[in-house]
Amino acid sequence: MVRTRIAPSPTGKDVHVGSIATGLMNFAWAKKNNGQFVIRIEDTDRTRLVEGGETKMLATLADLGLKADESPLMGGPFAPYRQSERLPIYKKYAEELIAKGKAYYCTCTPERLDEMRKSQQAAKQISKYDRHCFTRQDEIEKEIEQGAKHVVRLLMPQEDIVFTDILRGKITINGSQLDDQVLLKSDGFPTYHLAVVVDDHLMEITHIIRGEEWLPSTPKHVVLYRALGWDLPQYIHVSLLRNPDKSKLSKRKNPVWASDYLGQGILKEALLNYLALMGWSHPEGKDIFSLDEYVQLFDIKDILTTAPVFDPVKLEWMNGEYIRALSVDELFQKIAAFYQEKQLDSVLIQKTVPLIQERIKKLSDYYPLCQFFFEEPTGYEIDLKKYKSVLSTVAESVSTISDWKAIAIGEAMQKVATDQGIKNSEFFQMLRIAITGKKISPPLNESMEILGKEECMRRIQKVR
RNA sequence: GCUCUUAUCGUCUAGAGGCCUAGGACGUUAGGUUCUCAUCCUAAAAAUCAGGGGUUCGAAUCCCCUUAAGAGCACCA
Repeated sequence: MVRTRIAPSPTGKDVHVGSIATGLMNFAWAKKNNGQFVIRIEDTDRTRLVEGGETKMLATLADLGLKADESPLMGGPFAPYRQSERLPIYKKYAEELIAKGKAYYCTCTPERLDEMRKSQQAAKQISKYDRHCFTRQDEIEKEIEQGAKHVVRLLMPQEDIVFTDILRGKITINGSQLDDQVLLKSDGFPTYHLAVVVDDHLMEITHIIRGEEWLPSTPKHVVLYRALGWDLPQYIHVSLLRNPDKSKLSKRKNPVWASDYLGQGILKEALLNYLALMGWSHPEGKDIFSLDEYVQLFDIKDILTTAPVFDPVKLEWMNGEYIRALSVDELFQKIAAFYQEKQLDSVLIQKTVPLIQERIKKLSDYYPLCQFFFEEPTGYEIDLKKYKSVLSTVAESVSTISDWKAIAIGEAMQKVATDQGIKNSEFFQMLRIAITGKKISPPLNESMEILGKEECMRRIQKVR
């Protein structure tokens, strides 16, 4: 039985693209093995909690198609799936650890810890807790009875801690390098380290596929598993997405939230497809493939350990591929939904879609390209003064077109250009600007057809 | 600083000792198609496989060292 999970924290406005990338692998591994994919919310940090973050995250994940078998919304056999609702569980295990002598109480103030760290740094020592409270547990129990604020710390064994990461092999870290990690905070909430171990065990998670950032603290988790007498899960630490400067992908340097991309009209299929290519490649070298295909082909052993740069340019190219693969009607639906708030004339959108399908890379490219269909141009990219007389000839010709179709329009306009002895490129650029205001536009004849004869006449005659 | 991890074109990657004078994709450049742009098609430039040592008849692939990059060292996750 394979059970995987992602455990995002609601500390941002949406899901981080890095979480989606690891989520994709967890999802694929579970599905490929007919196992379960669990979503658990790690909301133990009360100070960084972002309101509405969890709701948005869960909605995005569902929308992307990373459907959980168990989650805070749908429940499951190991509910609750929100850590803030599991406090008594963590407390119980913290007490068990203390009873076993694997953890201890600490009443040190933040100020004392701060000072301690400063002096350690000044002395160029490893910064970690000095076990001040460990040596005075009797006193501390009295302090606690009198209501002193306290935390529970892990008593880190001063020995080599060895574990295996499927991707990276045997990893050894000596306990002397590790801090006596706080397990239970003074507000009664667990830290990540306690919560993650307890939950992953209780929820019977078999494979932990998570970011490389956790590699150095995994020994702490290993110590906890052993102290509690539990079997270790399989560890798979995958590389972090990077900014172009190779630092860890961050919102200071890049858009990182799913909504940053979806909100500009990147299709969810394209986002997923692009992210799947971060640290993994299709066995046939294909760039474009579906989530289903990915699930079938994915294997943990094929994950790359080098950290990839997230390249928005390739994402946009891929999105263009997805847009072009859509049927006209599908694209119409997506564009209409994307511009819902603008309340654009949907019949007009529908007519223009075939003209722009291969010209846009993301949905938000639509309006800038097609604005002239919905409102007349407010300015011209090139001064049309010198073409006034040509344009009146154009107007005459237009008025005689009875079959208002792109082909007929094109033929008539070509004739004007020829009769007037103006080069095609110059003539059509002028006409294009008269109609659309811009040098770059969808195909002119078809655009004129959609705009209608009267509207075209108005725009041509309006130029002065 | 200490610990851990990583290292193939600008970017994503193929590559499991001979098939590699290193392949594909994005991007870039040039050309074709075209009334613009885009699509599409063709071509090109682009990696002395981080550097140096080994092992081997043979190394991008195995080992070691160096260098560089990244991550982690919280009552944050």
